[in-house]
Amino acid sequence: MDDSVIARAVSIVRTFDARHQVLGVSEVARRTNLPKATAHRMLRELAVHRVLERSGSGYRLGLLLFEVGALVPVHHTIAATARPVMTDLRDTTRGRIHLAVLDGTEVVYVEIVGEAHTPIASRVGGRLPAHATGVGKVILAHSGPAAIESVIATGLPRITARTLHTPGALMRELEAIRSDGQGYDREESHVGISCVAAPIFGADGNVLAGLSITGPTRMIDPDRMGLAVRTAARTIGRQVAGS
Amino acid sequence: MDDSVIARAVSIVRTFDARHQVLGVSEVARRTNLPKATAHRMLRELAVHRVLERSGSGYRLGLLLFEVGALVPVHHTIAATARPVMTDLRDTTRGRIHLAVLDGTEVVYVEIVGEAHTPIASRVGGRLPAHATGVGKVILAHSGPAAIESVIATGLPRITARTLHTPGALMRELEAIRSDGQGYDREESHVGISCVAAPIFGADGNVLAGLSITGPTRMIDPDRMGLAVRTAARTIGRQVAGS
DNA sequence: CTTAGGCGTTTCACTGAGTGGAACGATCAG
DNA sequence: CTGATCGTTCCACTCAGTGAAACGCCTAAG
Repeated sequence: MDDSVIARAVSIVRTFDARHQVLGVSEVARRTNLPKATAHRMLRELAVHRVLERSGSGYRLGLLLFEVGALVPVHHTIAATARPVMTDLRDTTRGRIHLAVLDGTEVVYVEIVGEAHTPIASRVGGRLPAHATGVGKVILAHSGPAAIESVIATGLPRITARTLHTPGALMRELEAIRSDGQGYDREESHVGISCVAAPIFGADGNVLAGLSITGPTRMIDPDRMGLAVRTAARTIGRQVAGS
Repeated sequence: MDDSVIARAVSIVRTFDARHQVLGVSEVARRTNLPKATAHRMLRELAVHRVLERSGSGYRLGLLLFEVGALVPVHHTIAATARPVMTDLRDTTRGRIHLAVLDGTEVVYVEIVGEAHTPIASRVGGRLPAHATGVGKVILAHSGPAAIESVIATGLPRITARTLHTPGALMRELEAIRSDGQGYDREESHVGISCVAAPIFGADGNVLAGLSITGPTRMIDPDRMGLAVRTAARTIGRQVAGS
């Protein structure tokens, strides 16, 4: 483990998640493998600086992170620009619209518009393996070889029985996406949930993000929805480039 | 200045804002008053840990902050719960709907639904002095004496010519809000922009947040809009309590 | 072309910021 | 009552972090 103060502070902050919003000193110490006295002292200091805040007998993520998080460029500019178009797409398709970027071998959901169709839903700021998602695959299809190789080298674990889990299958899928101009998730990241996705290109012609219409499999019709998601993606790309 | 590593790291992170999204080593050093070598080393380490990322010849806020920011309880739970009701309120009133919490002497905008009516608009994660905003005043009206005294002790600077700037005027306004059940911003935070606001109470009966319908002064009618914003606030409070 | 200024980056002797084992009091469950 | 766990505090110790100085590169002005 990296022992610098910054590494430890980051490790502490990352210990909080959707299911553990409030944590006490001892639990943080356990989850970060830090001595309890160190965890205690750092928690207190992070609270002084509003990175964390006291909540009952424990700590939780603080307002400063929310304020700073809202300024992160990927959200501050791309998502804000995309939101109206995503809302339009949600209105016409009744799907749940996702905007995601690739980070390493995973996609991070930058903005989501529309109702969740399952109890365990995607979340803004959440992550999934790129190879198992429609948005991830459309981004990979238009990314350089390094990104694809990194994903393959990291492994292609199955999320569901339908997840593409061999390099060959993934490469063929990426080739089909490049040919079709759109991609799909056929229950590869969540049983019963499918999507049709399109890449968003930046002003420099590089792929910037992925946009998808997601919903229960029976309501996702690629033939009907493909042009809509591709058009919306182009619109978003043009607006982001102009901003 | 506080010299701890955590304080310095936080200072660096807070140096980025909406108008300075990408900053180089020397500029960060200047703005934080840190020696250039220290700034350089910390920027690099913050980038290693994804708190920041390289962008061209500079640095910008990184994806980790966006991911963590999305988990901050105030946004993760209250805003997510409130968004559908805020959308409804936006649809019926055509106003810009704000949800804000009090932090110290300022309000932080937790969620905003609807179009901005001015080029320089409120922003999710942004802040304004509580005494100059409708949402801030409705929260203060239902807060304990400590919060009100802190605001008065900090000073009541004018944002516009109409901002309440004396303790007496503020106290009378808070009393009127308690009596009316709703509050207003009559061009006190932004010339030409007004709002009608209502408090959102938590399950424990304490004020949790403020909700407002905002827009150009000529379209904000407290008589017509008061019950709508109060009803929406009650709905949100009940939903947050049940989640 | 030359010079000056500013940038990002690196080095290393120095020291005090940060550390963590140990102890303590409070609380809870058996 | 006993044992386990929690959050909190103390303090001797040491090495993580520091910043002045230097460097090469780039740009703008004269």
